[in-house]
Amino acid sequence: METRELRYFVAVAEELHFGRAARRLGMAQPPLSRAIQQLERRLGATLLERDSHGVTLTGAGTVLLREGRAALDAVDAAEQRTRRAAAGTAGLVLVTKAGATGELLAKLLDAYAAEPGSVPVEILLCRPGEQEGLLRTGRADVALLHRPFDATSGFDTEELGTEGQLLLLPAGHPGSTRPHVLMSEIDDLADLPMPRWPRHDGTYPDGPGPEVLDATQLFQLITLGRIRAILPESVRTQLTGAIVAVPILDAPRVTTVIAWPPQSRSRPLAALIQTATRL
Amino acid sequence: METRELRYFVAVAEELHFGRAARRLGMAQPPLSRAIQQLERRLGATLLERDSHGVTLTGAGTVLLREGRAALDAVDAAEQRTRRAAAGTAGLVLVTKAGATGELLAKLLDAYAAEPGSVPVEILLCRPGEQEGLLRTGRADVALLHRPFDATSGFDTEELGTEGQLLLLPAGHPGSTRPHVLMSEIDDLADLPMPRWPRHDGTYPDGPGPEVLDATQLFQLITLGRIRAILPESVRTQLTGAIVAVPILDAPRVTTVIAWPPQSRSRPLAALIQTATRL
DNA sequence: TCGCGGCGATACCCGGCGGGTATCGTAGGC
DNA sequence: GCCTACGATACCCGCCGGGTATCGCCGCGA
Repeated sequence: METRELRYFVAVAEELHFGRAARRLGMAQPPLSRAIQQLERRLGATLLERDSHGVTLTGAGTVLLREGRAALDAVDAAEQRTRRAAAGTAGLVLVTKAGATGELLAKLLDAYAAEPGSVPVEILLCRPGEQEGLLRTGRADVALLHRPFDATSGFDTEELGTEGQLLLLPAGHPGSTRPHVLMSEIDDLADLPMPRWPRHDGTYPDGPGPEVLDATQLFQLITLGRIRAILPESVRTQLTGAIVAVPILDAPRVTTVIAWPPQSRSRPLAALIQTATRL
Repeated sequence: METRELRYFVAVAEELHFGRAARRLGMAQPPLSRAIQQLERRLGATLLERDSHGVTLTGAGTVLLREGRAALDAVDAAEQRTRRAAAGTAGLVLVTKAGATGELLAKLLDAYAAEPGSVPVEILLCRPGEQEGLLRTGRADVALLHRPFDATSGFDTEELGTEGQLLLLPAGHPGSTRPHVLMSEIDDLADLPMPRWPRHDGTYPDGPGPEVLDATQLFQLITLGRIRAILPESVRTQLTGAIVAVPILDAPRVTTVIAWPPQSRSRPLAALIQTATRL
């Protein structure tokens, strides 16, 4: 199977429409149809059920969509990592969510920089959920992730620490005077909605509450009294007077992990990981 | 990058010889040279240093060899899993080392078969070290691996149990009357060599001791009084009277884990894993 | 009921590229 | 100094991936 065929199939499987997929791929529809047919013939499998207006995935098609995406990511990663290796950029690229792990990250970078033989570390800040893709496609060498929010599946990881979570309320909210709360009390205490975060594919789940993309938007909406939120304790350093944080005694603990692609233990990466685990 | 280019590069990088690589790929040498040049131009990277008699990998080339193999495995896996999904083979393929985990495997299969909605499980027995590749290339859905012997990097795993290790000696060997031994005593006790297992690439490390491919060969060589060996306790069930097993009190414990490719939690697979963890 | 619009499939054509053979340039080695 | 082994270059050809035009089918609305 060629990556070209895989790209074509993934496009069609995502659009469920040959015309749109062809436009997305910058080509005409007929060769795309033919390429998919050829792929199906070679695999000996029907991947798509063509109804006269529209297309649906078969079971085999669903498998190939998932596996094909992973394979394309791996090919992409090979290319990116080779490019970076050739550019002689000796540095590491560390990706983390903007706004999270501020203090831990600072400590890690300081400690690593003090190590003999350490290399420059470029920091890549991204939106929640984007880290995984950056790591899988070779744009980054290592990531700080937060279980259970971020998926660590497929990476090698080391735990760096855990923390509790806080209920964030607008200042002046009735619940904001409480010294602490329990998960079961939250719904009664604050009738504000929770924000909705995007899924991995960029769409949002249904429900009440505004859509948010990052921590800045979230803080602003809390400040405006439109939502409540539950976040790890380490956000405390970023809070202003307009937001009150109430510890949640029984919230699931959040584990910060350092994650890297399997089989990619370069010397600088290994040193960074070792430094991190010693913190 | 196309998989064709990757396959070409991997062949050349492994052979370090354009002619041999071309023969292996079933093509002539000139188009191969050209393809590699083109790949280098597109990546903007020198992958190979061409000395007049032979070829060596550059840093970027080393990266692309490692990453490219992983990417090719992923593409291969996508193809295999799609084929199997299309064939309507509802069953799971479980791979494990021939001779290992006999009892645990039997218990697992029995327990899973008793679950409602379980599917047939095909057992694939292979030589040590081969499981990883079968799992990565989609020939198998799930594997039983033994840490620290097998690499689990890149898979999701659950631990199933640990066991100690035994020193295996030919019956009648002076050390075979001992009730137990310590690691530090073994060299003095038995001057027989250890066998040499193949590395992942199929070559053998240097040193004394005969080369072995599987447990059968190993047992035969012990019986013949040519080697000693250290193996997990569960081999006991396979031993004949010609081999004596002495517990090693301080041997590193061997952990049996069930491993599966990340992001591939089909319903039957999830059920099998859950059954395994409950054992 | 018929015409129209939207969809994927088919028919047919063309250019580029992947593959072949023949040959060259160069560097060891006897 | 010539031979040999290796990768690079030159040149050619056929196929295949891409294009345009068109068909067949179905659902829908007048």
